Amino acid sequence: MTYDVGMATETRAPLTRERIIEAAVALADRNGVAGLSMRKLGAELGVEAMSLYNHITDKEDILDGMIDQVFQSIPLPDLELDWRDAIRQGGIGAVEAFTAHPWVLEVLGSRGSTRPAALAFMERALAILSRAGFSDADTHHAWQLIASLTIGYAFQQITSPGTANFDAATFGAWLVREGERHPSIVRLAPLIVECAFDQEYEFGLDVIIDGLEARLP
Amino acid sequence: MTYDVGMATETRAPLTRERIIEAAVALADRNGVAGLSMRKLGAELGVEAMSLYNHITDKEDILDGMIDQVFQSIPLPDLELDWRDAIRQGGIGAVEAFTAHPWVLEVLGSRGSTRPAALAFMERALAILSRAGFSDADTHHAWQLIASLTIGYAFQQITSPGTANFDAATFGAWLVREGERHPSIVRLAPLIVECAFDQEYEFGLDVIIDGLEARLP
DNA sequence: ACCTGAACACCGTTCAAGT
DNA sequence: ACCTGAACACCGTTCAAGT
Repeated sequence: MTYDVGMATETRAPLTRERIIEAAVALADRNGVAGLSMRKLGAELGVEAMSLYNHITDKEDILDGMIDQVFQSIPLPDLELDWRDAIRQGGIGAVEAFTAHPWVLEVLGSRGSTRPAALAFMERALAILSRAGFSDADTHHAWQLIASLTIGYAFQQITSPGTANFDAATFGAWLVREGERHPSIVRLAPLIVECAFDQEYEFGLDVIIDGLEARLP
Repeated sequence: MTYDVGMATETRAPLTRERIIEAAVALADRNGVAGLSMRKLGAELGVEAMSLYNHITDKEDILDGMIDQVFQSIPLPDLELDWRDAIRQGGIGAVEAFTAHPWVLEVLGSRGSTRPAALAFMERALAILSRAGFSDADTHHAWQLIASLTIGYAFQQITSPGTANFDAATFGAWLVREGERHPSIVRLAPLIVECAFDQEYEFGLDVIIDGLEARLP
C-alpha cells in the first residue's frame, strides 16, 4: 500500500501512523515498554518527539496500535479444520506472538484490547467452537477456558527462569536461605528450570480439549 | 509486632519499609501502578519522597514488596485436605487476590516474583500434588497447568467489560462498524458482558482437575 | 539516624512559530 | 500540512546539608 521509489527510503521515509507503531514495537522488543519513550521513538525515526503527534493522538494510541499489530501477526486458524486442530493452531500462534513480544501481556493487563485484530481473533475462535457443535453457553465457557490457559502459559513463560524478568540472584539467595523449608521446590527445581513451555502448553491444551469434547452433544 | 500507644498514631507513625509498602498497595489499588509515584507515596505518608530512600532501596524494591504482600494475603490451603479441594481453595484464593489488586498481574508480568510469599505458595501447591500421588514430572505439569489457568482467568477478569481496563466506547464503535462481519461476538455478547468469572474459573478448574485425576497411578 | 531542598536527567504533552 | 524549540508539569534518584 506504500509507494517505494527504491532508493534512500531508509533515511527518511514519510512518517505515518503505521511506521511509528512498527518502530515502537521494535523498540519495545529491544528495551521493554519501560524503555519506550516518545523522545527515543522519535530519535529512532529521525524526528523530534513532537512530530509524532501529527500522526497519533497519544502514547496510549501507540500502545493500542502495538497490541493490535501483535494480534494481527497471529494467523487465524482455518474454519474448515477439525475444531481441535483449529483451536490448537490458534492457541499455539497466540502463545508464540505473546512470547515473541514479552511486553504485550504487560500492556494488555493494564488496558485490555477492544481493537479490530484482537476481536477478529476472538470471533474466529467462537465460530470454530460453535461450528463444532457447542451450545452458545458452552462456546462461551470454552472460550474463557482456552483464552485463560493461553494467556496464563504465555505469562508463565515470559517470567520463567532464564528470561530477563526472572531475578536469578534473588532466587539463588532465597534457595540457600529457605531451601530446607521448601523441599518440593528444591526437588522439582531441575524440571522448573528446564521447562519446555511449548510442550507444557500442548499438554494443558489437550487436557482441556478432551474435557470439553465430553460436553459435546 | 508493632507497638501501638493507642493515640495519635495516625498522624505520624515512624516510617518503616512495611508501612511504605502498605501505603503503596493502597495507592495502587486506588490509582493503578501508573499513578504510583515516589512523590505521591511520600505525600500519603506525610513525608518528602526522598525520605523513603532511607527504608527502601528503589521503586523496584517497593514493587517487589507489594507483590509479596499480595501473595502473603492468599491463605495457604491445608495439606491434609483432599488434593482437589486444596487446589480449588488455593486457586480461588489466588484469583481473589489478583483481582482485588488489579495492578498485580501487570507488575508481575514485567518482573515475575522470586520473593518468599510467592515461593511459599508454590511450595504448598507442589506438596499437595505430590502427596496426592503424582510423579514429579506430573506434579510439574499439573502446577504449570493450574497456575496458568489461574493467572489467565484473573487476567481475563481484570480486563473484562465493566472494569476500568475495558474501553467500552471503542468497543461500542467497533460493534456498530464491524458487528455484521462478527456474528459470533454479536450473538454471544450478552454472555460475554455478564460473565460470572468466579463460576467460569471453577468450571475450568474442574475440567482440569478431572483431566489430571485420570493420570494418577 | 533520619529527614530535606536543590539539583540532575529524564518523562508526556502543548503551543506558538517556523517551512 | 508537517515539523520544531521552548516550555510546563511531572518523573526517579543523588547528594550535601540539616536535625
